[in-house]
Amino acid sequence: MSVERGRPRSFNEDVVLDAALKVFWKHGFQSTSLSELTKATNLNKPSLYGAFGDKKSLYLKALTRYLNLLVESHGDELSPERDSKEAVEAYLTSIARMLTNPSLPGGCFIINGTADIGGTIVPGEVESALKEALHGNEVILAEHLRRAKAKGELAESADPERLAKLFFTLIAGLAVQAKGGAPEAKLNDIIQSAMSVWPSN
Amino acid sequence: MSVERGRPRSFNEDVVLDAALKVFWKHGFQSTSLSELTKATNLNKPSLYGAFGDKKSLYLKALTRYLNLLVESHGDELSPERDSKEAVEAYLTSIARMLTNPSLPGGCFIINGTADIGGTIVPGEVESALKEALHGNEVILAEHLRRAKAKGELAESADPERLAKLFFTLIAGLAVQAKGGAPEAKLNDIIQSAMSVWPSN
DNA sequence: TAGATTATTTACCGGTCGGTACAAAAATGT
DNA sequence: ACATTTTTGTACCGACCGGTAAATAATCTA
Repeated sequence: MSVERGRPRSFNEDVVLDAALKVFWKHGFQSTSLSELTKATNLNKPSLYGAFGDKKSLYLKALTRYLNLLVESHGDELSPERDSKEAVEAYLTSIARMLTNPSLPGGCFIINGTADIGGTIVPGEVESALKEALHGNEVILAEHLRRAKAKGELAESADPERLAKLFFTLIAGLAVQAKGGAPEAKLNDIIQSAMSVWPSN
Repeated sequence: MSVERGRPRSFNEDVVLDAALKVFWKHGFQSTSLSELTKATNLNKPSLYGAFGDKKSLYLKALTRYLNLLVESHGDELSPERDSKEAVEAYLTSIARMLTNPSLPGGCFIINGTADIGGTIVPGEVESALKEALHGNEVILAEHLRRAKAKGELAESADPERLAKLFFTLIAGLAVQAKGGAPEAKLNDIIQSAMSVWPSN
């Protein structure tokens, strides 16, 4: 249990990670250059490498930070206490607000990143991490919908997994719309019409 | 009206454009290198530049070729003769097949490209061309739905423009799912559940 | 104070980027 | 045959890429 030795870091790791996250969020893995990262973080390359490893490692750390951010921002909306349908609508609305928040890079980090994969350029670890993150969101929605069915707030005939896939596809589409310049109001309008898929008893 | 002079081209422009389209489709504008393009087209750089201009011009020409391909592939599905709801379902199914066609680069050229925009890296012309292409698809859907309403195959209370936005958002989401590895069957499953948003009379 | 340890800075590495100058090659016209 | 026009291949440009070696600076222990 000794105190840390050597020269102390001149930066807060989370602050740097947030800055790196925003750059990757905006440009994706491949199109983000180290010089952009050093400019955004006010660190030079050896410091970045020393603290976070290479570009791929930094991206993966930024991704997990983004996942935490998602839970912080929208996690409460799917709380089991409230009405299930209202919860989903609030969840989607909360996501729409983030997707179009002008102080954020625009769209969804994961969904932006998913569009980049497939070539030989993006490392396999990045690709699989993104796919896992996509799947994770579907799982969260499916859990919520299973609870909804158990509470009787979803029709007996409804298939929670099926419906979760649909809602998640909608989220992905909203993210694309946001990236394409759609304002928050348009996304909310789409969400309103989409809620008609909810099979009530 | 004279015959063309000078050394004739050793390649067919459309064949080359198709090859370039596939590379851009797979990697996006920024992540596609000229060396990949020369390899895929079997042309060297001066030939590419002479025939199509710089990378940005080539990308824009590939984009218009992709738009033509879309019309060829799915245009007939929204024909006014058939039942409107079935037409939309067939349209979505046809798109789902393309999105997952293993002999194509995966996903949708336009939607993949949309995820890349926003930074200073992608030229403004590319960004606006992509946004316009996105909007064009919404317009086509809206026209179909207006016809559907006129034919009495869509509820009087329905708003064609609103519904078009929703269906297009769904398409964008399907494209992301495809890029994330979802098989055609999963996309068709999602389409099936999504058709419940159709407001019949 | 001296040595150990870690972080920062500068400068650099080979490689690739988008783009082009130049000349050889292949077709045309007269 | 010969000049003209256009395409092709080679070889190259400056700039930037991701990543690192080496020296310096800041803090610890002893």
